[in-house]
Order: sequence, then structure tokens, then C-alpha cells
Amino acid sequence: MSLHDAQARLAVSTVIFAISPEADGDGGLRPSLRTPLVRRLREPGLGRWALPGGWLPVDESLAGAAARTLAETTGLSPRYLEQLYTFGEPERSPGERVVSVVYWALVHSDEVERAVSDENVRWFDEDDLPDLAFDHAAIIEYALTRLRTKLEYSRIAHALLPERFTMAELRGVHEAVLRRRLDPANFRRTMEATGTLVDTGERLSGTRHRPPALYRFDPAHSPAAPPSPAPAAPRHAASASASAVPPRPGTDSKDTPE
Amino acid sequence: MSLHDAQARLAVSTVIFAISPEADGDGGLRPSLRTPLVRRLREPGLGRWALPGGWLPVDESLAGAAARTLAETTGLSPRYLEQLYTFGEPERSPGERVVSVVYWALVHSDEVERAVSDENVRWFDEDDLPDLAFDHAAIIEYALTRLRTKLEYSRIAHALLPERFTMAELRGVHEAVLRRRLDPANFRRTMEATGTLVDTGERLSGTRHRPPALYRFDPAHSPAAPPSPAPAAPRHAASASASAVPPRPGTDSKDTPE
DNA sequence: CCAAAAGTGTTATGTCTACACCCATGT
DNA sequence: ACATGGGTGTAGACATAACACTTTTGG
Repeated sequence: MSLHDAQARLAVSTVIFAISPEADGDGGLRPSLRTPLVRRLREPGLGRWALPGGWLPVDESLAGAAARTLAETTGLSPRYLEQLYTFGEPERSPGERVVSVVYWALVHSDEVERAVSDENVRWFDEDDLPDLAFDHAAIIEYALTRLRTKLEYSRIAHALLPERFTMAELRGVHEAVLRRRLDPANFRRTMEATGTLVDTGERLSGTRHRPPALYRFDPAHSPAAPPSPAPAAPRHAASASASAVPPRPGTDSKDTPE
Repeated sequence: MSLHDAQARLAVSTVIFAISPEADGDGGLRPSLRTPLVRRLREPGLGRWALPGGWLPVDESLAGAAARTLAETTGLSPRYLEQLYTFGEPERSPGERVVSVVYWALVHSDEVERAVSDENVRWFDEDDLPDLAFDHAAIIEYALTRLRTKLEYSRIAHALLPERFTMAELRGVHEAVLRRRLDPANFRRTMEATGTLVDTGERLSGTRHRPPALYRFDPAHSPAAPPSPAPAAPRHAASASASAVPPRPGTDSKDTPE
């Protein structure tokens, strides 16, 4: 019952990813990945940019805290939210011991436009990050590798796009994330083979050339049964908009007998 | 600086895997996966079995705490140690809010013989677990899926075997973990193709039939450069005996500006 | 010499990649 | 009509699985 001895403080932070709006039309450059950061208003790290986050309230779930701070700082709601890793080296934060449970999230590109952005909250291009507080740079780097690897065996790219999208837009997301060109023909077949794409029947006119079909994601693969969830399970995975759920908690640890 | 307001307590637990000794010779059944559990000596969950673990000391790293409690309860040192997931639902533990950072570990089968095992510490067969405290059953289940999936794209099986082993023993580990038979011919080729197996030149005599070659793992793929680590990165991964290192920490969270 | 595991070879099947080619639309 | 992205077809490279076959030991 006593919990007042020296303890680490628990924080929750989130790495948020979105695709830059210039993914539109057909002319422009490749779209790029962006992430919002907040300016630190206190020591340590005053003035530097950091991941959105906060202390964990006693009565809030980890994912809940991640989604809340995400909403508070960006005004957005995540289309995808998954635990990334827990960082807890003793010297992480100057002054006191802080353990941070970090999540990563994907938001729709059309939401980004109405996202908060002021003097203390700014979106940065993924390959043009500012000076970051603590080792948040390494954390973002790790979140990026996770996003890249997961994009290849899962179909989470839709979480970065609006409800309806063209095959080229979907490919653009993959190309932006993986940072390499993909063969349009093979990409199409691969995507169609997953069975998660539904042709809405509509076509996007106004492009300079042949109007492309508009697709949406099949909500069929909705959140699986709660019994045997799979947070970071390497094969396929969460597809719908919901978060990636982990097995239920329950670990305590007054263990270590005697 | 104040850290006395209501906060969650931080625990670290570990799911430990080992291969049952009966993997020897060539006669017997398939070897099986086993895991050590400790009996809870306090409420909540008094008398039930639980994962080894304990509260996180302020000055100890997460992985350090995991390795230490592992050593304390089993007398073993992990050949492989990786963070699994952090469980933090508010109702996880009756009474107070507990957030548990859970690790999973692999230990050599020949070490298991000299492992601790008394009234309060016991090794259980993976498909014959006792009544578990909290939702530790779900956590073990999740650790198992992680082990299974990771076994297929990584070569961590050696962490469950002695220094030198036969191809059949290695295959036995895969079969025990994946719970299905594997073609000996194809398995051999797949393993040889990874380039991580080294023929020691020795042969194991005393079997009933043709003496098999003894292999060891190539320490070539030692821990990669620290800059861009990859804790749970889905493709290939840690091979040597060392732990899986994550990107450095650094997250704080007095953030949430405005 | 026989049984059985160790180890090698061969073929069928499926997946991935590169790239040729036709289609439809705005200009 | 024509340039250009949308969309389809197809052949080679490569990985995987199934299984026949040869080798080597203990009994």
C-alpha cells in the first residue's frame, strides 16, 4: 500500500505521422511524411522541440493518455495507435528518473489541414527535423523504422489517407514512407491481392489524364476477437481504424518470493 | 521535482523460455517449451503462480531489472532478452494502479538443469500452465506468439541450445516452438543459407545411427552499431547472445504547452 | 545386412520483378 | 493526335515445398 519511496515517474508520449497535403492532384512532387512537435516551456530542454506527451494520470489507460495528449496538442484523433516501446534508462532525463511509454500514431492527411499549429506546436518534415530535446530524435527514428517495416507486411497506409483514395495516392504513401519508387503495376496487384481494397465505382475526374478509380478500405478485417489480440505481431495486423490492442494487462510484481 | 501525487507504480516482469532437457539423444519425444513461475506469497493473488518480477528500483535500467529478477528467481542468466510490451490498464491489479514493463527471455537448455526449483519456483510445460495470477496467462500467450513469429525471420533459436548442437536439435527447437513438423532436408538448407551456422568439424557419436555434425552459431552477426538499433524490428535481427537494444530513451513530458 | 537418421539432389509450385503494351482522358 | 498516367499481360528470376535417393552408423 505504501508507494511513497523513491520511484520513477511515468510519462506517455506519442510519435504522430501524417502525409503532407501536397499529395493531391497528379502534378507535384512526392508527398512527404510529417510529424508534429511541441516546444518545451520548462527545463530541462527549455525551448527545444519534443514529442507531445504528459504524465500518466492514475486513472487513465496508457493508450488513452496517448490519444488524449495527441488530441490536446494537435486537435486530431488517431486513425491508428500502437505502443512503440518503453524507454527507461536511468539517465534519460536530467534531474529525475523518468520512464516513458511511447506510442506511435497515424492520422488522415485531410485532418492535418485543420490541425493545430501555432508558435509552440509545429509540423516538421521527416527529413528536416529540428533540434530535439532528450533523445527524442532517436525515438522518432525508431518509430520510423517501425512504420516502414510494418507498412510492408500490414496494410496500415489507409490510416494516412482520406476515406476514398486512388491507387496512385496509396502508392504515393508507400513511396513516401519507404522512400523508394514502386512499380505501379506490381503495386496494384499486390494491393488487390490483399482483398482489403474496395472499388467504390467512382472515378476521380479533373486529372490531366485518364480518371483513376476511387477505392476505400474494406472494414471487413475489423478488430479481431479480444481473447488473443496481437499488438505488434509481425504478420498482417490491425486494418480498420481502431487501435492495435494488446493482450490484457495483469502483471503485478510483489512477486520475488520471500 | 515533486513526485508524491497519486502515481502508478512501475513493475518489471519477465517471461522466460527454455527447452525441456529431454531434447537429448535421438530416441524420445519432441522437446517442449517450458517457463518458470513463482508462487505469490502476498495478496493480491496469494498462492497463485505468477511471472518473476519486481518493482523497478530508481537507479536500475528496465532490462537490468528484468535480468536481475530473472537471475534471482531462476539462478540463470538470459541468452536473449527483449522488451515485450508494457501493460498498464487501470484495473490491472486490484487495489492500486500498476504499470508493468514485461520482457521476454531465452535461456540455454543445459542451464536449466542447474536452475532453481523449489516449492515457490517451478518450471511448467508451455501447454500445461497452472492457474495464473492477474492476466499473466494472456501475457505468456502473447510472449509465445512473439517467440513463434520471431523465430521465423530471425535466428534466435540458438539462445535455447547449448554452444554446440546438431542440426536435428536445432530443428527440434523450431518444431517445439512452432508446434509442427519441419522437413529435415529443407530445414537444413534454410539454416545453412543464413550463413550463421558453423560446422565445428566434430561429430556426435553414441547415437543409434549415423553420427551428426555439431554446429555452433557464428558470432559474426554480433550486436550491430548502437546508433540505429532495432528492438522489435520485424526483419532479421539480433543473433548473438546479447540482448536486443532499443533506441536510446529521452522522453520526458512536462510538455503539453499552451 | 538391416533399420533409421544424416545428408544430397531434383522437380513442381508459387511469388516477386521488370517491362512491354493497351486504354482513356485533357489539352 | 498525342502525351501521360491508368491499368493489364507475361516471361524470367528466385524462393519454397515435396519427396526420391544415397550415406553412414549401431545393432
